[in-house]
Amino acid sequence: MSSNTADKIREAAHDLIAARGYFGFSYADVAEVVGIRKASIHHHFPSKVDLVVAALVQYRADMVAAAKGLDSKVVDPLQRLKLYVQHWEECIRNSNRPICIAALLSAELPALPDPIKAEVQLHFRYLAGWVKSTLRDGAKYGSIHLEHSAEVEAQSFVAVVHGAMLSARALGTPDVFTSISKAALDRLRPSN
Amino acid sequence: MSSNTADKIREAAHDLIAARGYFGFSYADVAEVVGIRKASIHHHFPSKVDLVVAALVQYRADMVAAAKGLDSKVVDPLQRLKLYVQHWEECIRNSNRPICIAALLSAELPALPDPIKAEVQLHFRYLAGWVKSTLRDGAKYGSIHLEHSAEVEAQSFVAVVHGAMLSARALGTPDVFTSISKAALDRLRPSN
DNA sequence: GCATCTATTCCTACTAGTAGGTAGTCTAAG
DNA sequence: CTTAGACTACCTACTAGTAGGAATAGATGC
Repeated sequence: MSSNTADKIREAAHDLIAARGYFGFSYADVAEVVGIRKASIHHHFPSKVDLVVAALVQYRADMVAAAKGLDSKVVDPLQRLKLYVQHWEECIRNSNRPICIAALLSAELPALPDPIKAEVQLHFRYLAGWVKSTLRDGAKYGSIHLEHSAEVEAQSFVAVVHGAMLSARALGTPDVFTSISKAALDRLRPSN
Repeated sequence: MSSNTADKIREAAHDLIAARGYFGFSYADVAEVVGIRKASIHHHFPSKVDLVVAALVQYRADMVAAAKGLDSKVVDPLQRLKLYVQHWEECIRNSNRPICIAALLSAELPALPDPIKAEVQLHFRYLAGWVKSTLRDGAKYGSIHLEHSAEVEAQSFVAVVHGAMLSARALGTPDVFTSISKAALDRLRPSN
């Protein structure tokens, strides 16, 4: 029923946020990508805040779905984290949304409108929560060894993945993401 | 001899970049903070790119000086890294430039003018290089145990610190930076 | 079958405000 | 009497957002 123009606009916005951040793109940029006029975007998303919030809501929904998918289809929790990392590695190598938009927006956070701030926070909370429970599952399952509390290990894992995205972007080398994230996964193995 | 207005402008720019990123601040913002008119800034820094590059050059000079200071005054390499992390912890707790501007700008990198890109890259290279040689020194000194290569461990350390800055900003809790960085340092100890 | 009503979607044309940057002037100090 | 540093006044380009009209398509009444 719903036209997919709104979807196209939201996806274009996601791409542009991933490339340039909140202040780095305009309605004109979105209009050019989608192939419609600037004013038409306002019909679907009255304000820029609405558009970015919509992109973040969709982004989180996708993440939740992917996490649930991993939880139900992959037995080994360590393998789930490996697949999570692998997903980002592919995005970075293909230059396809090669960074988490919530992580990117968190950098600009103090300047962002409150509704966007709230969505970014929700993403961080959900992601850290999923990693934490996955780490706990892995400890029980026997494939993961936790040096510190699950909470601290989860926050560290999220941080190192986000930091690795920044380094890969800064240095222009996807390899640096690969080696950092491999090391982060390796460190969770009980054989150490 | 040189007026300190230029310094004030550069410092105001640094603060604003740390708060909002490259596209998130304007000459008008800088003018208001410094207490001069917009046009006067152009006298000292002809373009916004010049201003931001100057801020990054100064930022890196300060980092190099601080690193050399640590190298000469602190015997234990692990302690040097601890002090590096502590510096950022204080910045975050006092909300005083609570994020590395190079890390922040790396998020917006694809949209940044080339001269700024280059400065951001230089920062990442120098920082990773310093951490790497500090890790090697620590391994020789005996206070640091390296699980992987010094290169990978250094990149991981840089990434986790940057990621922790993002998490602290996103969640609004300095504590999360503290616990992540403590865990990162702890992991380097040979007692494990 | 055909006209009409309604809602959706996109358009052109516009607004007020802000962006970075420029031209030219005034002032004070060496 | 030149120069540095600040100013007023302005420019063009772009920002998010608005007003109102044209085209489309689906449902309804006769």
